[in-house]
Amino acid sequence: MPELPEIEIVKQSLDKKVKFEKIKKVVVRNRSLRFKVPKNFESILKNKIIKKISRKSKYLILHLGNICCVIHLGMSGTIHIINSKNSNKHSNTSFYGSLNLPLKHNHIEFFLRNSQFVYNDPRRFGFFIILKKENLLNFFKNIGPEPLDNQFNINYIENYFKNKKKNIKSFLLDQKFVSGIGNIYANEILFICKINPLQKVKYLTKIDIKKIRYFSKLILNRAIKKGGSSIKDFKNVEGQNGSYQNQFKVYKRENLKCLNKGCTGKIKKKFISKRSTFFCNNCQK
DNA sequence: AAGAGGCCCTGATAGC
DNA sequence: TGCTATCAGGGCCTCT
Repeated sequence: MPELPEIEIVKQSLDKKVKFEKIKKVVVRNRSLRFKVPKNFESILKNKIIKKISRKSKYLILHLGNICCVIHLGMSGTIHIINSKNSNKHSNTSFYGSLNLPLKHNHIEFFLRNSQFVYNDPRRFGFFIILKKENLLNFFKNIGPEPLDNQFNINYIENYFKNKKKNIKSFLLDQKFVSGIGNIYANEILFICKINPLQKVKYLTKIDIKKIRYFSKLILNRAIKKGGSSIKDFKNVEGQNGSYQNQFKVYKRENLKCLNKGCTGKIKKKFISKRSTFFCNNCQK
């Protein structure tokens, strides 16, 4: 699912639903996530209290006192909080069973006081890692600033682009350069900037760089306001969709009319570094 | 150091 | 209906 806005939505709902809860029991049904869930995972987490929930780019962090649990949702991970008292509540979608949960791929489950925290991930590209609190900074040492951080400023971007040969689309997806943007938002950001995704970064002007900084932040904040984007898998912890997908200007709009006023162009699709890229080759010169 | 490519995995969809 | 191929919101690893 997960780009920064979607993870932020999850973080906000976890804040409301599981903050200060004690993990009374841990069940791991499938240890083969991106990183193997260790044998002692359950015993380490048992009886820990979720003191704080935070987010760093596309990662969620459960702060559990002297340790923390870093969670990444990969491509298809979702977190569901189900209320034990309402567990008989009926759901009307075929995807969800009577517990308002997906029927398959519920790999990790935390039993809390009156609810359950369930991690579902069909493709298993996500992970749960336990770290000592003091190792958290080191874990993120190769992750660049978020578009929402002040460090993601004109100087930083200009310096980073010096002597680089790749195109701008690849850099927006490069988490060392800027973290939190994924394929959907990279497409949308470049469209609103009117910058061609294939443009080599060393040829970008200062104005281009200012636009990239400004619109990266704007698009992500807009998406957060809309509850994120739901393409296939993304749901918030209550199983509801976000709505930013209704505002997409280019993503999955191949062959459709460009939405910029006065532009008669059509949206094109191209693969850049094996990722589908959508753009108007009339506006995005 | 920077960049290209392979790979991890399941499921939805398209085409025959 | 059923097969096969392709693609999907990510990122790690290896090789050059």
